[in-house]
Amino acid sequence: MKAADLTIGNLARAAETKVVTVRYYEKIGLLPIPARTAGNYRRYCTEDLRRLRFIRRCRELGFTIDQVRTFLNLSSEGERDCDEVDRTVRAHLAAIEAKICDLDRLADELRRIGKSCKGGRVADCRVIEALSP
Amino acid sequence: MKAADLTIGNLARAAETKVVTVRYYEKIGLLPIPARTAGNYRRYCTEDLRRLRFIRRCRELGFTIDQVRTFLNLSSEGERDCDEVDRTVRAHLAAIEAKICDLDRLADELRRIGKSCKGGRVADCRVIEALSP
DNA sequence: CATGGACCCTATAGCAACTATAGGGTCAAG
DNA sequence: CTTGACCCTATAGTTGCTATAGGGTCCATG
Repeated sequence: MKAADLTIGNLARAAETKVVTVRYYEKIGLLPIPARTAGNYRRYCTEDLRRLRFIRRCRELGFTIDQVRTFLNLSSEGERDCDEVDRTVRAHLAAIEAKICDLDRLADELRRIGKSCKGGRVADCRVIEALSP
Repeated sequence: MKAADLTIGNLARAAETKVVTVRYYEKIGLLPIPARTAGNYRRYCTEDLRRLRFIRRCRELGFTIDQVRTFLNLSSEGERDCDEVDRTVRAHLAAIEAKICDLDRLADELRRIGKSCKGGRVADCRVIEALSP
């Protein structure tokens, strides 16, 4: 089967991204510089779509652009061992677990703070006070 | 007791902030423009420290600068009712609870992905593949 | 053939909330 | 009187996009 011939708009739609974001990824070197049509439009193929979807998925999972870049480089140099990918994933997981803890504590605190509001004037409200350290 | 006389460095330390951040808060109008010494150094009092600590606490709790600004304005106009503060806190709590859900799902996924690494070469590693959509 | 609308192009500026840097001045101790 | 810690201003950089201005292309319909 032939690689499909996509405009930037179709590519963006297919990867649930925005056109400007695609151009941005090209500028920072995450996506290759594409061929152009006679009218100077970018032309993409299904391989580009695969790559873009990979990027978006990593971003959704919370990896930074730099981490995504590392993944992409590693996956194109098949000889290097995958420890780095694994380490990145593990470190990221640990960071997320820590963040969940923080947010849990924070939510508890906000629930407590919310309870101290009885309505009425700010002067009588404990919320601001509860926010004070 | 008299209001202490603080340099920007001491103020920052006392509120566990950075000096540049204090100046930034001044520039965006969160902190009042302070008096200056003969040598053109900023001079702060304990009231400023209280205010800065309040700001930092709100920021730690994840409120935006704009929300903090609202809190500060409301608390200085004691007649207005506290519905707005209360609504902000509740909305923020809901947002945080949603974020916790997201992160929980994400952590599960990363744990799954992490398991697919058996070591060895990237070419044999399932992590990158697992990241692909 | 013209025209309208959907799409594409570049370049630049803006967002949050800081942080870093350059290039200086002030102040207290030794 | 010099050293080093602190302070000053002003500007640019960070991350990951998003928005805007000011244009060009493409294609279908009148």
